[in-house]
Amino acid sequence: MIKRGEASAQQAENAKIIAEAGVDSNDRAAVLQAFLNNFSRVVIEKIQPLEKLDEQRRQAIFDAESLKAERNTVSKEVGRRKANKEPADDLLAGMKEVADKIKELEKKVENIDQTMNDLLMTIPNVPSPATPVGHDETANLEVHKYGTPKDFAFAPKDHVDLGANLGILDFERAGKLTGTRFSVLMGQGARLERALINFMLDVHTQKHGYKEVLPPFMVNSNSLRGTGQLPKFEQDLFKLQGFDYYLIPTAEVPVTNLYAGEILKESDLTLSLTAYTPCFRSEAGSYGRDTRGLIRQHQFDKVELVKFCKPEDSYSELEKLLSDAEQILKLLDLPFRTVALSTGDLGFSAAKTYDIEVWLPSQKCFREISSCSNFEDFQARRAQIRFKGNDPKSKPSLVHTLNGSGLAVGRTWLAIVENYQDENGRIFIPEVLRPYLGGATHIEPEK
RNA sequence: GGAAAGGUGGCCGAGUGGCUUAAGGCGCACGCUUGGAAAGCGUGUGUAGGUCACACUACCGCGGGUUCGAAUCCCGCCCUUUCCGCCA
Repeated sequence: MIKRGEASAQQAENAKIIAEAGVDSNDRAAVLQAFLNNFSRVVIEKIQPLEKLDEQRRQAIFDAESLKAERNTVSKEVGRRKANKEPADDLLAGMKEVADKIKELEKKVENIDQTMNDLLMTIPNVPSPATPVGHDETANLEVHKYGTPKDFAFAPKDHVDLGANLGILDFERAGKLTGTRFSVLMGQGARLERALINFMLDVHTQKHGYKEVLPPFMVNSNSLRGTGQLPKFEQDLFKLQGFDYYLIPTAEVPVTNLYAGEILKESDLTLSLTAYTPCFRSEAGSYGRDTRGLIRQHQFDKVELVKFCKPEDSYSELEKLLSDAEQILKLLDLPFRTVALSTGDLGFSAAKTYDIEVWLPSQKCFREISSCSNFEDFQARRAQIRFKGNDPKSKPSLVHTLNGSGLAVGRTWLAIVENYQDENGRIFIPEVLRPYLGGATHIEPEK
């Protein structure tokens, strides 16, 4: 769920494929076969019709253009004759039908475009060869590990209890104000959130070379199509009534779409941007999961990293972006591991994704705190983001886009609260954050 | 929300139905000139589809319409600027 908005829908779809095949989800071979069958079905139902449609489309465009060429020639001659006060009735005869025929052909092209687009927009990106193959998250590959989970001499509390005792986290009042899956931060809790945002932005802008962006928190449907959330994952989004506006599920959407429809200069690449935004997700289909605490909220803060680069650079840039995100956890000295997602766990738009997972003492497991992906040219094609070399004769080509959380602030907040608690319920502040908290070394109950 | 004026190539800017194939200028690139530069002169200078390459087609904010023919006329929408109202 820090995973992009579509992830839950993707998982639901995987579950549906398994259910429809009627196989035991623990039977690996049967599940794999079910996915292969589904893949064949997708090829037959979606890819094959595209070939025929493409052919029809080309023919219709060719016919229409031939007629247009004729029309232009005739119209020009009409203009010439009228200027000379010569009659042109013989030329005008039949041209009305040509115009109608052109309109008809254009309508046909439009219909084919619509049909093709509807199909194409629902086809996910092709996983990179570097993505491990597997049918779900159990096939994910651990690639990095940092730190050692602390051995508490007492039973560690979770952040809900710690936050309530310290008076810094309130779910009940958030429920009153809005509803479930919302929270209120108070006092040092609110300040810790703000400190984390500033800390992350400062590290990325000052140490990692990103340019800071503060985008709109609402975007139109076109932007969401560009990054791949629409049309397939509308149910994951909050839509504003009476507007073609949606609350952003991640800063990825406004920041990646900054350059939609534009041609960037090759010398400006790699372009690295970072943005703090709140993120809004409906979490449809995740009922009953992570209902306690800050893990899964309808609104959470995130600092996002986004890169636009040349195709040949995108995989080295992904490694850099990942290490930039990991650096935040290292500076905060929070134990984590990084996994490469398998093909079965990969989101709709990504070619390769790393998840960074932070250690949570209360759950005694690693939980996702960042997701870093290379989309190759998938988003660039949808959003038409291109670049061009200095040679004026060179044709524009699609950039590669990447993004990753750097990090999910809410989950970082709770990771700090849980990992840095002491037996008295106080929270130790990591040294790098102290300047952002007025030099405080601990969060303790207010007198 | 109300009123008015606008939206044309990388930029400025002309263009009220047909030699517009978007004038002219700036900028940029190349060439001539020069000891070198500037100035001057000349040539070129958007995107996409299409083609071996041409031809050809589309694009003057977006979408419709009228017409043989639309940057130009009509309708709707979006955005910008200014004024008023409201507001932070």
